[in-house]
Amino acid sequence: MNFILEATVKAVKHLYNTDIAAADINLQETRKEFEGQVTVVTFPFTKFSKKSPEQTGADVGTFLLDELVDVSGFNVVKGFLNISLADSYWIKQLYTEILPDSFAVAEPNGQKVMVEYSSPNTNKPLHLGHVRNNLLGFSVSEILAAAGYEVVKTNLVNDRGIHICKSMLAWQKFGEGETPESTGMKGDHLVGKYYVIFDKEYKKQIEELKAAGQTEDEAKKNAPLIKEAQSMLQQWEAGNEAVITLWKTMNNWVYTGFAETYKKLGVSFDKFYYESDTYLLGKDIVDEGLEKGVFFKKDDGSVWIDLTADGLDEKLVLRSDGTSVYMTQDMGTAQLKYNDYHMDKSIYVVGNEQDYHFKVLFTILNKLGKDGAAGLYHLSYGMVDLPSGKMKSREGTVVDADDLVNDMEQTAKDQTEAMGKVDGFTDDEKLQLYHTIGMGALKYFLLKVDPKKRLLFNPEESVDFQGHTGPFIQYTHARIRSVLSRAKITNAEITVKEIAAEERDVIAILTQFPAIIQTAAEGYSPAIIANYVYELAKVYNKFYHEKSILQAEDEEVKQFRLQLSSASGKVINKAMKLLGIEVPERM
RNA sequence: GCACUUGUAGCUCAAUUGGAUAGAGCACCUGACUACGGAUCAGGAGGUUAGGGGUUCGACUCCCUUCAAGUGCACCA
Repeated sequence: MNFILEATVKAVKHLYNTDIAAADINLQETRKEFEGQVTVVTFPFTKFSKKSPEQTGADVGTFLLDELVDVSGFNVVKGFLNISLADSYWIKQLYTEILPDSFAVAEPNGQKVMVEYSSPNTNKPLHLGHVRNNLLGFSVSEILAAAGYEVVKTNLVNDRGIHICKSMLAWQKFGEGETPESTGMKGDHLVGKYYVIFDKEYKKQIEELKAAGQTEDEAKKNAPLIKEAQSMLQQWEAGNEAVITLWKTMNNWVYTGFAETYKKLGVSFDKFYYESDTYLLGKDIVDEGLEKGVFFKKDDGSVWIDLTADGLDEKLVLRSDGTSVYMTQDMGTAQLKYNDYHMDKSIYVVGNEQDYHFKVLFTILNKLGKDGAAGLYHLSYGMVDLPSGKMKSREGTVVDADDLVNDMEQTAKDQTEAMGKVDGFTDDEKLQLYHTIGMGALKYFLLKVDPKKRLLFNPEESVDFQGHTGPFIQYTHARIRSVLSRAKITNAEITVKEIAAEERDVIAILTQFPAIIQTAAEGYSPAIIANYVYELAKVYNKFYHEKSILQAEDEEVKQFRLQLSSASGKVINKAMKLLGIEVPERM
């Protein structure tokens, strides 16, 4: 629609002798209830036109009508100039823009972006919260790649610390040599089981100590189990061979389990970082900060940064005993990542409970003048709540990721069978189909919502398969494929003279796709893609319902509609891919 | 207590970043060519955009204020 903007700039210059920038013009889709397809908001022009909004709109509209062959008419409602574009324009769009393979393939923009997501702890299996994280991270990566970025997907695995020692210790004490092989349990679930056991036994000890007269705080500190776990962590840091071996064994169980879950979720990574490698980093940055005077040292030797001028607090960056804290590590890891990839942007997909941490981290890196600091972004997302309240791994009130995937597949199976739509599928194809539909429903459900908002998930109510859902869009695609399979389609350009409103609407929404990708990339928002592809499916369905394709008036019209359908199917497929969702040929 | 985020139809979400009469889906009601695939389409009903004030041609959007919910304020990660 740039040509409208350019012509409007020209119109304003010609009519009112005023220079305006094309970017300042408010161009929007015309609302359904009015005639036209694009609308220029002309209120802002009244400042220099010195005329009423209506008159100003009419002036500009007349100019555009004279100037542009593709403009077939206009009307003015208040300060809104609604422009109708000729059928020939839309037909041309279909053949020159949408149908070519180059459609919505962005030129590489020469920028590199890193997306860090997932970042699990290795002491328990993934749950619904991680699912949101993984789907968001993967989808944002796909969107950025489609917008022209070179994308590096990374996973920073939190593989060390007291929480893993808890699982290790409980396994040592109560595990009786259980392994994933001996129990048939997924490795991450087995390790998670011992994390829960630790917590149960630990609580028992706390109660005993309290009964013996200790306060809650004392009991928590003095319980033998927690002391053992702490000493195990110290042994790990000291490099104790037995501890390290156990740690490696159990971590490997977890990794095998995670790999399976990642595969089911359809997410992947280009690079793994491990905290066991990075937890000591960052101390040289502390030195650097002290030299530059960004940090200061207190009498006890601890190092701090004063961010009160930035509306934040004083923050510790190094303990008095010289060991690192979370912030130290993250500064170091940020440096490591930058050294490895020299990316222009770095996105952290992390829950909103860490908003403050990342605000501080980014402020520090900027103050230190670090390369790439300007490109840091925290993609913060809300928690997933259950009707019963928060999910807590230790108390077992979580929606497990693997269970969830299985449930979704089961629901997809039930629904599909109830509709009797499995004729002609082999058993393998059925399983594949249930997976595609179930995951389509789940992914769409989680991604259509603005990441910032917290999400309520009710496991009692199955995720919908009708209406504003993934399967609705998948169904639209399957139906398009079905029609296309019943006719021979030519590649030739068809010379239809005029098109129906339903056809024009489909073309109009298709032309928006490249711009939608850019907007979604700028806002790191899969929800924008999700809502777009839903609109597209709806507009297509309306066309499909109103106009017969295979029984069209004549062969030309039939071919035109087939090509329009083919283009719609491709864009649906592509858009859904950006969400990490597959679309089936049949369902 | 302080800081950040959120609050839109009974429920789940939109609203082109300040534009038109605030739109969809679910649920509820009514209809659709003897199905190019009905997981569809058309229609009805449902709103003081949490409350109040302000800014302007124009506010769900920006500012102030009150309320509600969530999260964060460790020499934990």
